[in-house]
Amino acid sequence: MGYLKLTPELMDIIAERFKALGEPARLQILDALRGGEVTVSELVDATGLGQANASKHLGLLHQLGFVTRRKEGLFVYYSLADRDVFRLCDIMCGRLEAETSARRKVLARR
Amino acid sequence: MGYLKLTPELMDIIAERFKALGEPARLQILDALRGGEVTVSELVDATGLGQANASKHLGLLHQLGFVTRRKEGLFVYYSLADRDVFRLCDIMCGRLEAETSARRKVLARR
DNA sequence: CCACTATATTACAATATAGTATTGCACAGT
DNA sequence: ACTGTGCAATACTATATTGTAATATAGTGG
Repeated sequence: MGYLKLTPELMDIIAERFKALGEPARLQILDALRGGEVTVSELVDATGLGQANASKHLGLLHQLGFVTRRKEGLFVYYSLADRDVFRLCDIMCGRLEAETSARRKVLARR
Repeated sequence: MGYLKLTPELMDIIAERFKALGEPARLQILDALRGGEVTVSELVDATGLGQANASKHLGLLHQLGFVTRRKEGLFVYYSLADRDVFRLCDIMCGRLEAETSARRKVLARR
């Protein structure tokens, strides 16, 4: 089946998104948002990140459309824009498994 | 449907993979490998990257299991380990489209 | 208006990464 | 063996990114 053609500009944009996911702290944040809306403070507690740091990561994730914000009084509630992130992670995990089992086979064949 | 649970170590590993894709030069390389096996020189020509640079990126992609190598005489032929990369890119593109059309709607509603 | 809280922003130090120039190495042809 | 070629490895510079400390902003309650 035909995958999309990747123009240079599109590749830049896509790379930018992948790079955003290429950081454990941000994956942690996204994972913490699994259950639904969470405030920044809750996120800080859940992830162990510093407040400023978490805020910065959240800013990036928001800018790239991975999360949505909703301000209510003093609090800002973040939530996942969609579940794509987890689909992406699952594909990566599938790769890992394939990789690992292939390696196991090589080792077993001695 | 249940997505995989992400342990901290798994997140590190996944982040490492995403980070590898988070670089236009590497996406370019992977894209150039779409058609099948390609030598490093051909890749250098196709992408415009310097030889050393391309080689370094290829080394990383190989280490992370995105590409396979095959040496034949003087040449090293690289090829895609699988088509997952393009599935991942397609999901990202889907996100972009959704994002863009949402933005268009916001603009149209003035 | 003042104190307090939640979040964002800025400035900065430490680290990581990309690109490049150079060198090393393996192989092929002569 | 000698030479040239294709690729990898190393060393280095320039730039980007992370995390954090300090400060700013915005809202809330007294």
